[in-house]
Amino acid sequence: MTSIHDVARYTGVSTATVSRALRGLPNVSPRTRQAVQAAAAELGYVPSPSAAGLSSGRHHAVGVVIPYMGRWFYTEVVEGVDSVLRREGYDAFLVNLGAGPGERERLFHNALLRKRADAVIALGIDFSKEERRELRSLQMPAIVVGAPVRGLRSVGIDDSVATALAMEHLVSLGHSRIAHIGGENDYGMDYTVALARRDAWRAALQTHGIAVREDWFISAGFQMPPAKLAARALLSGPDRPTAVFAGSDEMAFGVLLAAGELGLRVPEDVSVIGIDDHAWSDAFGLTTVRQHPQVQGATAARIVLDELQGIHARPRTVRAECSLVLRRTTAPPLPQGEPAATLHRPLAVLEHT
Amino acid sequence: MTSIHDVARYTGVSTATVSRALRGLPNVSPRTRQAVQAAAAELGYVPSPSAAGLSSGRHHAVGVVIPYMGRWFYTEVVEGVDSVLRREGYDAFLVNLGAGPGERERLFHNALLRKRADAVIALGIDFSKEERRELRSLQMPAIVVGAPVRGLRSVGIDDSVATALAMEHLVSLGHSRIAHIGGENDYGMDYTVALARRDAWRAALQTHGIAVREDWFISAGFQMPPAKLAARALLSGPDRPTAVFAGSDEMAFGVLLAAGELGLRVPEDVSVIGIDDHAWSDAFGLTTVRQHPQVQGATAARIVLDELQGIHARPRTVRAECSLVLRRTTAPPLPQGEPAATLHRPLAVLEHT
DNA sequence: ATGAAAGCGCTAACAC
DNA sequence: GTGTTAGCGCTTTCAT
Repeated sequence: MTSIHDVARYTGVSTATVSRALRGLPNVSPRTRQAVQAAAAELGYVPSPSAAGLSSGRHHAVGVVIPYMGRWFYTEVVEGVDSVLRREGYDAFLVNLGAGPGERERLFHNALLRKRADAVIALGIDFSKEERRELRSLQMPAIVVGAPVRGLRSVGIDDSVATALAMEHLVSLGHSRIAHIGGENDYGMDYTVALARRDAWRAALQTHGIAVREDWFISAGFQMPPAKLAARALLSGPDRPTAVFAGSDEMAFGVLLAAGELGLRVPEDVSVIGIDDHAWSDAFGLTTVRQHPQVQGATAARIVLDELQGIHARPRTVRAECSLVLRRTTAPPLPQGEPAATLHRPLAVLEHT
Repeated sequence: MTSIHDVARYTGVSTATVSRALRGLPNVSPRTRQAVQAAAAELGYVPSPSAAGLSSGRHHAVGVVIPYMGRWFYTEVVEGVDSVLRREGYDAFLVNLGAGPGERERLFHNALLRKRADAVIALGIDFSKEERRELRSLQMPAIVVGAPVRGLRSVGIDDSVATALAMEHLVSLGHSRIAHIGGENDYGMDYTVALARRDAWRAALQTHGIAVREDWFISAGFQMPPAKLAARALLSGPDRPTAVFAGSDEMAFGVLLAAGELGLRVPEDVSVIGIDDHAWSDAFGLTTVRQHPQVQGATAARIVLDELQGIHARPRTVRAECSLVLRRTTAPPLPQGEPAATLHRPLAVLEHT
C-alpha cells in the first residue's frame, strides 16, 4: 500500500509538504503542489484515515444513529446525510439500534462514537436525560433529525404545524369525525414525534369545538401493517369516523388497504390523509403533508460539518418545510343519511378469501 | 480520553499486557487479566480503532456497498449484515452509490474501502470485469449479496429457481397468458438478477409450450410506481394477460394498484405474484416467493468475518432458500367468455378523479 | 507470563 | 515555502 513517504520520495519533498499540499493548506508553492498532486495520482496514493485520525484527532467519519431501517423516512434521511458527507470526504457509519433495547445502552460505550466518529447524527431518537448528558460528554457535534431534543441541535418539521395543516384541510372539507392513527413504537423511538402529532390532533379538534374521542386514537408504531389493523377496527362499526389522519404515509397506506377490504370508498366514505409524501404516495393517490427527509438529512450533515470547522449554526432547532399536497383521498364527508358504503362490493384485490 | 496507558498504569502492568489481556490473547495470567478488565471497566477505557487499525492493519470495520436505500431488499440485507457485524465488534460503513454513475467510479479510489475497511459486502451490484479486478486487488475479503458474480463470493437465491416456483404456480392454476414486469434500473444495478428472472420467465413459458410474447415483458427498475404504470399499460386492452409475474413484491404492489384503478378484480380477472415476501406483502394478501434478505445479509457478514480469521468458506456461491407463499392474489383464470372485469366498478380508493 | 521498544502513517509545532 | 521532529494509541516482535 503506497504511503505518504512514497509520494514524498517520488516528489523529492518532505512528508509534511505532501500532507500540506494534498490537503490544500497554505504555504505550499503552486509548483510543489502540482507536483505532489501529480505524484499522488500517479502512485494511486490514498491517505490512511486511521493514521490521519490518530494524529489529528479528526477521523473524517460521522456516526449515523438510526432506530431501524424499515421506515421510509429514515432511509431517506440517511440518503441525504450520506450524500453531503461523501461530497465532503466524510464516511458514514451506521449505528442501527435495531429496535433492540440492548443495543441502545451500548451506544455510548461503543468505541464507534467515542473514537471513530467526529460527529453524530441521530434520527428519530428520544434521548433520555442521561443519554443527553453522555452525548454532551462526548464533546462532539451532534444533531437530531426529527423532534427537537432539549439541549441538542435538531432539524425537523414542526409537528404541530404539519398536523394542523392536515387537520385544517379535513375540517375545512366539513369533517368533524376525525380519527388518528399514530406513532411511537415499542422501543421509545419517535415517541416525541408521535406525541406531538397526537396532541396537535386533539388541539385541532378542540379549536373547532369538536369533542375529542380518545377511542379514535390508535397507535400503530409508524408501521403499515399495524395501521391497517387499527384502521379495520376503527372503520368497522357503523359509528365510524369520516376521516382518518395518519401520522405517516406508510400508516395511511394501511388505512387505504383496510378501507378497501371493508368495501369503503375513499374518499366518499372515508377520507385519508398522512404525513411525509412517501415515494409511493402519488401512486396511492394519497393526500398528505409533504416533508423532505433527504433535505433534512443533508441539512443536518451540513450543520455538524460546519460545526467541525468552528462555524456554529445560530438556531439550535432548524424547522424544515412542510406543505399540503392534495391528491385523491380526501373529500367532503357524505351528507347524513346517504347510502352507507357497506353496500358496496369490497375490492377484489383486497378481499379476504 | 482514557488510553491504554492509563489502564496499564492503573493496573501496574505494561501496555502490551493490557492489550493482550483485553483481546483475550493467551499468555496472560488469569489474575492479571481480571485486574486489567476491571481497570478498563473502571476507567471506561475503549480502545481506539484508529490506533489499533494503524498498528495491526485490522480496522474492525466493513464497507457495505449499496446501490440506493429505496429498496426493501437492500435495507433488510443491511439489517442482517449490521446485526452480526455489531455482535462481533465490527462497524459497518455505508457506501451508498446513490444511483449516480459518478460515485461508482470513485468506489475503489475511495480511502474507505482501501484503508478503512477490512472487508466488503456489496448488494445487488453488477461488477464489471475491471471492477472485479480492482476488488481483487484490494486483497480483502469480499462478497456479493444477490446474483453470483464471476470470481467473487456470493450469497443469494437462485433466481431461476425462484422464478420457476412462481411460474409453475401460475401455470398449474391454468394460466398461459402470463406477463412479466421486471427489474434492472438505470444504473446497471441488479441487471443480472433482472435478466435471470426474465430468462427464467421465458424458459418457464417455453417449457410448457406457451409462446413468449415479448411485449408482455416490461422493465420497471424494481420500483413500485413504474411498475404500476407498466401494469396499467399491460392490463388496459382487451388482449391482456390473465396473470402478472412481478420481479419483486414492490413491483407487484404496483400491479395491484393498477388493477384496482382499472376495475380489475384480483385474483379473478388477473392473478399477481411477486418475489421477496416484503414486510407488507401479507397486508396486501400477495402471493409471492419468499426469500430472507436479513438471513442472507447475516450469512454474508459471517462469511467475510470468517475469512478474516482465515476460515474460508467452501462454496463460492451460497444459495439462499426461497419458497412459495400462497395468499390471495392468485387463482385460476376465468373461463373464456366469462363477464369481463371492465363491468366492475373501480375501487374507490384508487380511482382517478 | 510480562516488559521494552520499534513502528504503523500521518499531522502539527517548530525551525529555518 | 519547506524540512525536522515528535508524537497520536495502539500492536507486535523480541527479550527476559
